[in-house]
Amino acid sequence: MSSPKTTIKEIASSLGLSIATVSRALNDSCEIHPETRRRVLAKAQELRYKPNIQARNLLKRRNNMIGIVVPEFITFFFPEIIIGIQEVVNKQGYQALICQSNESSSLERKNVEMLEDSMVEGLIVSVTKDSQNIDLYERLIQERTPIVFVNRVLPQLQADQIVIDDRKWAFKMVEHLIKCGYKQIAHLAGNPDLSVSKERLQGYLDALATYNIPIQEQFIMHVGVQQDRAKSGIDYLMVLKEKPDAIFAVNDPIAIGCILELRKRGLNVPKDIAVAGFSESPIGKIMELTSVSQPTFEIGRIAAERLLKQIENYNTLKETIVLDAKLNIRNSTLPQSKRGH
Amino acid sequence: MSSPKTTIKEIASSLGLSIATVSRALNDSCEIHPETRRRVLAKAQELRYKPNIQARNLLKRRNNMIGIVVPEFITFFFPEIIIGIQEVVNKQGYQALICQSNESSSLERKNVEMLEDSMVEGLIVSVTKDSQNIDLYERLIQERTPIVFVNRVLPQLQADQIVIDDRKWAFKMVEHLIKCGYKQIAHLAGNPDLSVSKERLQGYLDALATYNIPIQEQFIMHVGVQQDRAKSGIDYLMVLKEKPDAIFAVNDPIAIGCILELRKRGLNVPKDIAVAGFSESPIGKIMELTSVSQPTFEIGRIAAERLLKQIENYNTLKETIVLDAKLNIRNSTLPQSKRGH
DNA sequence: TTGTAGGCGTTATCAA
DNA sequence: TTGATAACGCCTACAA
Repeated sequence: MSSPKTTIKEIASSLGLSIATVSRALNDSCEIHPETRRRVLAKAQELRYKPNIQARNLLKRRNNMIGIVVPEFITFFFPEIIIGIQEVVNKQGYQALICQSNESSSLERKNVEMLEDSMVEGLIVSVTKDSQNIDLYERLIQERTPIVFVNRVLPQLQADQIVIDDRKWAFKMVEHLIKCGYKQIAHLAGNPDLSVSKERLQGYLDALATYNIPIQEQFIMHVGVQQDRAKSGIDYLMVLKEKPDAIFAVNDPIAIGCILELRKRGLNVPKDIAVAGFSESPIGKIMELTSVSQPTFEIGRIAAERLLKQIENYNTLKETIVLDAKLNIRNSTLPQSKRGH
Repeated sequence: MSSPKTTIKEIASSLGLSIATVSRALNDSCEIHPETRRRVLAKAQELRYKPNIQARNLLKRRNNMIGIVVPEFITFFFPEIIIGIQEVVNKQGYQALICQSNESSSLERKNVEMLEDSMVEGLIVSVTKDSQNIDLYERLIQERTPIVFVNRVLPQLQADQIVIDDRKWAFKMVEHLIKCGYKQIAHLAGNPDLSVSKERLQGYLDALATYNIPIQEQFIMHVGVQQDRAKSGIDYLMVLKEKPDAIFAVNDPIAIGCILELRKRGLNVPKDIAVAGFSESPIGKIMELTSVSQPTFEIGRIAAERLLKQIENYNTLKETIVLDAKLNIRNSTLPQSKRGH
């Protein structure tokens, strides 16, 4: 790091050898005398030699770095994905540069460009809530940059995408609410351009249709994905003449925001109204929130594996990999019959 | 990334110039004809030229990378510190390699060594719960590696350390409990080798002494810092003949673990027993947990600034910077008189 | 104002 | 088995 580094050149001169020989000894090539290898290794240790990977990288035209761009890493979700990624790539000698776009598409763009400048060998991306940078990713793909999208994806792109079946699990969630006896089910949806928002909304609509429940437009509102956006949803729903008896929120933060906001108004979940989330969070768990848990670590691991595969050989078929999830039923969606009304 | 990169050499030949001239144009040196600069820049754009920073780094013997090692980044605390760090270093053209040791000192060591191999220019570290790698950090400091410790520090080292006054704020917390009328205050301490554990325990002892409350050894137990470690503390405290009426936990996760564990036993916080945490977490806030909030982003920013200063000139005086914090009183430590007994 | 040439620390291809 | 040498892409004296 800071202290002047010793190079193979110094080892060579202090041993009266050529740098080529030293290099060979260090890379334990077979074409070297065992005795000289021993001397070189000893000297290297003595001089605390550390190879300069920058030089090596320059020569090999790589740097063993990948970039990760996520909307945020304050809550558990993306951190867990990142850990899954690191597990895989570190083992292969890769380091990850991790950026968060703070849900801003312009910062997302800056991050990607920074990572390009750093010459990372590939990218794993989860896009921001407004999905504004399609042109950027189209360029990267056209330039044959290895790239994998996770969770928040851009289905229109020809790229590896790692997701769960949001539509199916949203369906199951709403189906669960219906079977619990709820009839007026509202949906607080996420940002309309976000893949997961669209899918989950679709799942909600599917379920209502399947169970012959008329769709009520006024029960659907796009609020966003961040907890502080829940208030506007509650504000809206709670002044409808006909109020919902259950809310399916696009994710746990919104669901939690709802519960807190309802609490402020003296309303109890699930006594007065049921609430369901998505992408189970630790807070939600503590609050007894029914939710869908995603295999976060696995998402990360598989994304990393796909990316390494692309780096090795870009000409592999790009695919959307759909992982399994799980519906976890808790108190926030107690069946009507058990709510003690 | 993947597609063959264009180099200054190609720009030079396609323009009939020497690479030196091209280089000068690109780095807008003053000693160049405005017209040739224009031509070069145009050509560079046309050929989508991107400088190879590896080559540049090799030449300048730096790589504009720093390393960050934290015990975990699943909860909000370290992520916020990391964001603070990135804010500062990104602005200066640095990238951060972020590693988490998962509270394992051997992984911490591996991480640091990986970062050394990556030739980062400096490190920002928060050590794992058992603080086992002092020898490692002594070596780094002896080799004059720029390094800054945050939050979980090693006071015995001659290095920049960014902290809050854990002892003082623990004192204030316990003082608050005393003033609320609590008399049997237990402390669930963190791992005994951890700087923050020691300081907070000391603050607890200080407060009892100041208010002439006899210290009861059986009210102090080292449980650790992770939520699942709280159970053992409650198990222990709840079988004492004389039970505590308040618990000061080393941090929010332990406090939250306590509340959940107490809840399981049908005990209510604060009705039956008060609980206080430390390093305010979002979950704690929702659970109305009294806690001390730390200026996480600021910790990160200041750590980054100190590190950059060290990188610029290692011979600056190393110091311990103590930032301010805040005691946030909530329902979990309601005054005895208001608990409605 | 521009070109030539040397070097950053390695690896790899030749000869020796 | 070893040594000289040419890259890798860029910057920067120095010379022209």
